[in-house]
Amino acid sequence: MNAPVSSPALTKNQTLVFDVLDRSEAPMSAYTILDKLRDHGFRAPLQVYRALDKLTEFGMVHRLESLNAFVACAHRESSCCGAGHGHGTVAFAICESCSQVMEFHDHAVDHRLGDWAKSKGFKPSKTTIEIRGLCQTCAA
Amino acid sequence: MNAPVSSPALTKNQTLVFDVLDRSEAPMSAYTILDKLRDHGFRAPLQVYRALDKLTEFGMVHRLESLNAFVACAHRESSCCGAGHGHGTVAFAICESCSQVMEFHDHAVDHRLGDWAKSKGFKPSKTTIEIRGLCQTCAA
DNA sequence: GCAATTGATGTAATAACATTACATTTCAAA
DNA sequence: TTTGAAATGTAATGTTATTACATCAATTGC
Repeated sequence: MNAPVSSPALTKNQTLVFDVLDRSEAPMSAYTILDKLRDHGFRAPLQVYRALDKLTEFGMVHRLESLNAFVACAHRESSCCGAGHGHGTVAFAICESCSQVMEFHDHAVDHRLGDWAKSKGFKPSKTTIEIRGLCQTCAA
Repeated sequence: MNAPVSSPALTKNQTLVFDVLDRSEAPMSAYTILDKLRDHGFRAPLQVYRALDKLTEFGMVHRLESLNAFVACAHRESSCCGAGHGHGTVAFAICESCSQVMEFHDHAVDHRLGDWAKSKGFKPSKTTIEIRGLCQTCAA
């Protein structure tokens, strides 16, 4: 047991895309990723989008909706709330100055939004929480 | 007193764009709005984007980041938390079947995210909360 | 072994969303 | 009445994402 929850062996393209994202300090757009991978034979956006779709499905990559960009999941195997990836809603704090992204969970927030949904009969499929602003360093 | 908090008289284009959004059941993209306003002399996307920028600034329109689309603010003058627009973070529940959007506040969520930010020294400027899923009717 | 199916890939073209740059107009305040 | 700020008009371009279709590779069932 304790095998990766939802990360089957990655294909070549998925590995390339994940590695680029994982090594990046900042979120990257699909086209920026494409440019980084031209040397590895990537020629078209679809190659990137397809890999991103799968990686997102596996929970290894997150899409930042307010940026139209992507980040590698910051949670390593088996974090706080259950084994590995596949946890509840993830929230992001995005620094508009240095582009650093902090990823976090908040059970209370999850729970509260869940309660709201339940009270309205709304069935959530995906929840986005993104805080834009200035990180401690940049705000100083 | 009790004058609108942040809604100076709208210009012609702002009024046209707001009216289209306000009458719509569903969120609209900038280009959809443009098409609706061709009869009124709109020719270019920028006319729409400029109006949307101002309306968003006034708090009369919200951008749905996960849809790249816009909705008129559902809160009428002087809602629960302070006078009119200009309240805290607004959250959205977006039905992926019928496109209906529910707008709501949750002080507890606001507060919780605010506390997280404070604990990290992060200074929020704008917070996005969007729940995608199925509304009660469509989930049935 | 070998068709049949399924998932991944390659490529081109196009669609959808958004901004830059620059010229012109409007209108209220000095 | 000038003048300065905001709004507008228009064209061109930049950025993000998808559709369509052909090919390739691995697995499965026979």
